[in-house]
Amino acid sequence: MAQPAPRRRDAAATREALLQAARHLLAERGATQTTTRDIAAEVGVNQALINRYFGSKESLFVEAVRGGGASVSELIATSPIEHLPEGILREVLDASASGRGSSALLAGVVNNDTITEIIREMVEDTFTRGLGDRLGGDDAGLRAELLNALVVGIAVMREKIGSQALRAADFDDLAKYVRRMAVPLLADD
Amino acid sequence: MAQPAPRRRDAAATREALLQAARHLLAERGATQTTTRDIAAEVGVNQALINRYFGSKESLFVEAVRGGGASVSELIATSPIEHLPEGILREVLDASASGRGSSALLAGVVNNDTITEIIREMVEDTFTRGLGDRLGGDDAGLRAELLNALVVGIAVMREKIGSQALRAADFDDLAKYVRRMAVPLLADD
DNA sequence: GAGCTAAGTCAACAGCTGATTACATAGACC
DNA sequence: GGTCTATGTAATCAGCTGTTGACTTAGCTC
Repeated sequence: MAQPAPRRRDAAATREALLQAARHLLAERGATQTTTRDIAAEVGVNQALINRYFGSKESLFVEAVRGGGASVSELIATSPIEHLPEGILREVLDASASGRGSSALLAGVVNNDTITEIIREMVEDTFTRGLGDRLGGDDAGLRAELLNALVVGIAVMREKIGSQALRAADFDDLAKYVRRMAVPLLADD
Repeated sequence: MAQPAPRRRDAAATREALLQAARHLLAERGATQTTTRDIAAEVGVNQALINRYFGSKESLFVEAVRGGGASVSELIATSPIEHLPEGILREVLDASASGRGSSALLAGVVNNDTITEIIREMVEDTFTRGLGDRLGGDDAGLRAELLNALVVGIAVMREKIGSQALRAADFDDLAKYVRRMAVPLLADD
């Protein structure tokens, strides 16, 4: 991967590189199928550094997951509500394609109690409360979580299972249907 | 299937019990976090029987996954289209709650190439073609896969992540919103 | 350039996992 | 009752995994 700092020894840069590799492999394979040796190899360092810098493999994953999801959260706070379905879809699919960790993508991958709990908290902050408060009306939290579930389902079926039509569709087509499905959620009646 | 006499030695019954335990643990923990010893312990037999009856752990999982999904497929073929969103949702959530393997639930759990490929084929048969043909119109396959994605996303967020509002909602509330979201998919304009 | 500290490597560990082999026995058949 | 085979167990193997501690070395300070 790209090594921005040309310095041979740079603890901060190495730490960050390990986090990025962890996010990438976590999204691609999941926690249990990613070994510390895999992560270290992607960065080009020795696996022992993971324990030196993070204490354990799980702590590395926890920190890697905590770093994700911020962009969706910001989008929900700032974007006009009618643009949210398309915006969230784009953000999640982009995060998935570029290998960045996203709570939505990880949802389909993780089977670790600690990481699952972190994702649950992030979803609650971002959707149940964050989007729910903006939506208002009956079942605001439920409606917000349903929008999240739709986008998560699309990401999982595209990236993990490889559903044909979902993969073949270009983004605008996909966004068109997502907008239509989301309309009943955005209305607060 | 009929469970005959409580014989102490019954290869067919033992084989079936191993398949059931495999489906249960596969849905609960995923493939990599389920060991042959776990599966055998749930049945109460020695782990060596897995290799005797199925050749390998992976072959057991493949056979276990192939057995699931039939009920959704039948539903799609026989139920009136307007009842499908609620029906599929119920079927997937029931399968998830009872620990039966369902392609939708497994989608959130599996990180094994062979199993993923089987699920992809099942989704294609059941939704892309099965439901797509019934829907007709533009993007029929895509619209069918989007309904699947919605239900999969709901199942994953409920069972794997534990999203609060999705778990707290009773089925009728959930079904109400799913129906509303699915309306734009069922129409063929 | 000598010395020190942080950054990184190396080798080995203990535990777990899937698989294999040799062995034990229930239960049908004669 | 004796025998034979399918059914099941126990012990073990080889490979992988996360973690650890001892060692090496780059690069700054004086």
